[in-house]
Amino acid sequence: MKIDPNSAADLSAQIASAIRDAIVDGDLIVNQRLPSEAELSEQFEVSRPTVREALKRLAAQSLIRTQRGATGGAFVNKLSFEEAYPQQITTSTLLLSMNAVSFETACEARYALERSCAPLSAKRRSADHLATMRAEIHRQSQPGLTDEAFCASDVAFHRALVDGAQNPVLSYQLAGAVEAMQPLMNMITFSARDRAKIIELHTQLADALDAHDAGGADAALAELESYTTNLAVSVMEKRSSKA
Amino acid sequence: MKIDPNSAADLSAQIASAIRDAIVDGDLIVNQRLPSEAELSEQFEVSRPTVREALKRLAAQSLIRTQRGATGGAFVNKLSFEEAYPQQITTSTLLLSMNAVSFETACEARYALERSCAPLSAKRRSADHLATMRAEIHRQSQPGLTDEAFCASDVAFHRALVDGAQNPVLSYQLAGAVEAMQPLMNMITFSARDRAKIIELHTQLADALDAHDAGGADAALAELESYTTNLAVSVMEKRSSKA
DNA sequence: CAATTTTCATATGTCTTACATTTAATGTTT
DNA sequence: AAACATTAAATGTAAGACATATGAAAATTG
Repeated sequence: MKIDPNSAADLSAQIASAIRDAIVDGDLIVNQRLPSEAELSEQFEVSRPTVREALKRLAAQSLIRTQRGATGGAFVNKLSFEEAYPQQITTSTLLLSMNAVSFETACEARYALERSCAPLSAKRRSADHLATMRAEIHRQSQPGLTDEAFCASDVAFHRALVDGAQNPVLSYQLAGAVEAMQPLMNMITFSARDRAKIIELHTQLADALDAHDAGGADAALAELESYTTNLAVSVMEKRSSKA
Repeated sequence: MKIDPNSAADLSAQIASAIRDAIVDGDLIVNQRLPSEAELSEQFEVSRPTVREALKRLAAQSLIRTQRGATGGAFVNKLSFEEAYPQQITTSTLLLSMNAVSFETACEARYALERSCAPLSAKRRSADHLATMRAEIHRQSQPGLTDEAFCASDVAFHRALVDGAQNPVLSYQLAGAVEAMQPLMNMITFSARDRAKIIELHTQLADALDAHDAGGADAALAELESYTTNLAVSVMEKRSSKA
């Protein structure tokens, strides 16, 4: 673990990079304690604030955690799926909003990914997942629900569907795609009629999973995708004609 | 943007969180300059090193970039897909290695996601994507190729397939899943016979995309998945019986 | 006057030192 | 032996200084 003081990059970035590589390469293993800040500053021949900046960079990526006190220090963190979710969601959300990704593109990606989960979810979903989906459907049918709440419930419904596949890797990857869609969806006004149609398709989807019917689930998702896409298109058109 | 000095969390974490929220909520827009470190330390009533630690946290997530000099400072960064890839790949890789995700689970996720891209890729792939895939197939058939290089080429092949869907959101999400598989795949020894079979299926896949044949592509991927999974199982069995 | 060079102000990058706070281990007293 | 006090080690925070990069304004020059 050495750094080049003549490099263009910041020292703290170089140090963070060196430690990150050590973690990825397995030279530092989970729960292993890193040298203290004072020791690291000696090893890298930099000051303690510089070392601290490097450690904060790693902490921001959940690669390490720090503990104060006598036996404290920086420890290689066991990155859990639960910890990684929010990061993934924040990044995905910003990617969509900052890169002017069209609703169509985001929607296409989301449903493509979801449809890849559907067969697995039809096979493995637990009663719990089904119950969550039914509960969200029920919430969606409540009158007086704001559009934001309707969309949030939609997200929860679809996450239950994805989680039903019982594959943490899929759930992690999908979390970003599904959650990041919400800000885009929030821009849509759902009429009572739209909601009824969506709820109908959600019910169809839940029924299919209930019956372990992969084909039925896929069909419902396909219809949901085209309905959502068309809805977005017509909403955008109305809005632009008014403006 | 205020912080609670009595909170359990570090001040730098709180400050980073406050600024991050401002960015996500759109209160700070792309390329907007943040106040200088000195100004931020006044606003938040903390010292400059603390502010710097907060900014480094944000920089580690590519949410800001900093520039030295007279007109320098910290700017809200336009998060690009290109920038987000490595993060996503690092995180995915660590998630797999630190959570003892089985080869089966990772493989299932990867192929499920890839199969969701296949129909889109069959429709939209460019000549460039096809060329990349053919080139990788050619590389894979070279004798004397190490297992690591074979796996790396496999990853490149599959990324070209995914990119063929021409959906940046899909490419981003899949990058993690596909690349993170490589360390797991590197643990497998591929016999000449295995390689021949895989190359045959890759060719079949490329041919299907060439012919815009979504069904053929899906079939090839399905076969590839089951072949890969069985291969891994038998390799693991051999290894455990030897040990 | 235009082009070039110099100066200068500003901001981040880094170092040094100091003190505060947390925490577990150690020692002391009852 | 148990409760309490002490201590040492580590991170968290602060303050001030200097180094360095950089754009803009000022001075100089052809």
